[in-house]
Amino acid sequence: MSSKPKFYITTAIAYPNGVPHMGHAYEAIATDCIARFKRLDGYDVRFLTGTDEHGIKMLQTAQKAGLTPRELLDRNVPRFQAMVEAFGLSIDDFIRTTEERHKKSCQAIWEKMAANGDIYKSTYAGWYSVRDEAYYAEDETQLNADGVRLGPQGTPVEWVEEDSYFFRLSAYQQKLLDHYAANPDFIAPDARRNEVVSFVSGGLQDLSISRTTFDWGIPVPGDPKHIMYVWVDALTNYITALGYPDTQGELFAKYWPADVHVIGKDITRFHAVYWPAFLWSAGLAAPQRVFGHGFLFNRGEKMSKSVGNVVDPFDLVKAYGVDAVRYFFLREVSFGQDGSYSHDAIVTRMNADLANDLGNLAQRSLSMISKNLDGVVPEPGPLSPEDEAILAAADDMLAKAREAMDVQAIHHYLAAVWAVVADANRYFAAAAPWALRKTDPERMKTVLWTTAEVIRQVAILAQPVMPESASRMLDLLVLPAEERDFSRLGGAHRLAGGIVIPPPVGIFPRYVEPEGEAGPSA
RNA sequence: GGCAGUGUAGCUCAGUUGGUGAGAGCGCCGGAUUCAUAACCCGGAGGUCGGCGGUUCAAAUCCGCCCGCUGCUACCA
Repeated sequence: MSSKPKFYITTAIAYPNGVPHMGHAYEAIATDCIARFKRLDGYDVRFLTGTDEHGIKMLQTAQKAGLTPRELLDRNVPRFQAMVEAFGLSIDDFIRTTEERHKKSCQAIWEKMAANGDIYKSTYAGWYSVRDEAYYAEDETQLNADGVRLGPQGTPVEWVEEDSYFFRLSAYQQKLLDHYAANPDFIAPDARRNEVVSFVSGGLQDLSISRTTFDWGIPVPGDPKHIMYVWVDALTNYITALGYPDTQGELFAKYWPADVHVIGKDITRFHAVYWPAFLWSAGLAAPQRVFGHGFLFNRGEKMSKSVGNVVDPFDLVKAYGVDAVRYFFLREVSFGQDGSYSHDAIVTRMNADLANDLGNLAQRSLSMISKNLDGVVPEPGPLSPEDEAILAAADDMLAKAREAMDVQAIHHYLAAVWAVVADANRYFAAAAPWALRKTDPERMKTVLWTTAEVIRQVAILAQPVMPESASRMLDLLVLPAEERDFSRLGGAHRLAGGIVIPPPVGIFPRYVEPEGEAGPSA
């Protein structure tokens, strides 16, 4: 048994009635960065993602394409799984809601909620479109000139009442409000929490949680004419993946409740209201935190097929490289707020932060060790106040990074690290080791060692964002694999002198515009 | 309509509980340098801190009003 503290983190499961877009990739990258950070910081991490494969829309999309839902899944889900590879996502499990384990899990939580008296049968009434096989809210419909009420797809709707099971959500209003008050960090960022609190304060109605008008879903136990509707099915994935209903099993016992559900801000309510209520009803604990991230805009415009600015995330990786794409989105966008991206913005970040600042710093300092010291990392002499200052700044990064990551402020963590990179460039220029080569070679050695030590710590801390590039940078320092976690940060494990390092190779090349192209997002 | 946010240099944004001359990155102009990925380093230009009116010895930072933008206001997710 590990004595490490556990950390369970999830993305929302993606709805694969289409192919992945940058929003899916963004959520996954951010969650992966947090997962990797926690692993390096000594946590026993479990990181889950997956696909939400049931529901009316899957059915409709499949029908339009002349496919069965299963065939549609076979076509689309591999694209989401490929995204895991393409973006270097360090997941421990990929859940699909059509799996047998999920059916068992959903039926189990249903029975628990029913046993607790929170599920009852009644009728669900609303404007129903036979052609769309979907219900619409009153304000989504309108009367045409002939007095016929139409749904948003322009199809006629009729008032229908069908049998449905309901979840007694109304019974949980006060408990939810109390929970929000007692756990101010339960919903983040603050704007999202305010919205949820406001919503719940306004009163909660019971929730219709089954349908009989289509069958692409998980059957309700004991009443197979009904399938579970949307959220009972979708949210339960987070515990299915831990082996639910086996709450005594190793996974569930260790990892539940989840530490963070990373989700898009649009589904905050379902995670912050329905989900805890379902869990409590089933006798389980609520997750520690629900974090609603923002949306991405392509050059300030919402991505849409009609505007023609939908960017294939795989194309971005091809154009800029996976690490540059990861870095860009996590550094440029304040995590939790909406963000914007463009070819120019990505190139600017790549060149300024990665090539010019970090890449060039490593290249210029390590190449001096290579050329002037036969590649032998020097032992430092007496440290000057300038050396002490830059080392102190480097030693201080971990505390700042942790403080930021405790609240999922990924951009703050990266800003703190890159502030030290900027400091290190100033330090290096001021110390001018190339001039010391002739005037004071011993002092030059100390400057080069100090710089290499800062690079060591920066590269270790860069691993969660850019796993590939950061490890190649650590390879340049010949740092053993077991010396690359955060326990090696700070002053207790300085870079050892005397080892031979290879001539440096560029880790972060400048982005040069290909002939005749302006990039995939332009 | 109600509730909640937000409006700071060309662009993207920091600015704790009101108090040394309002900051960063990118962009722009100039300088220095050549160890380095034409990179790094130094300096500079540029802002009525949305508008008006208050509180205060003192407000980007508090209060009121106005203008603009955004989100939420349940069963599409």
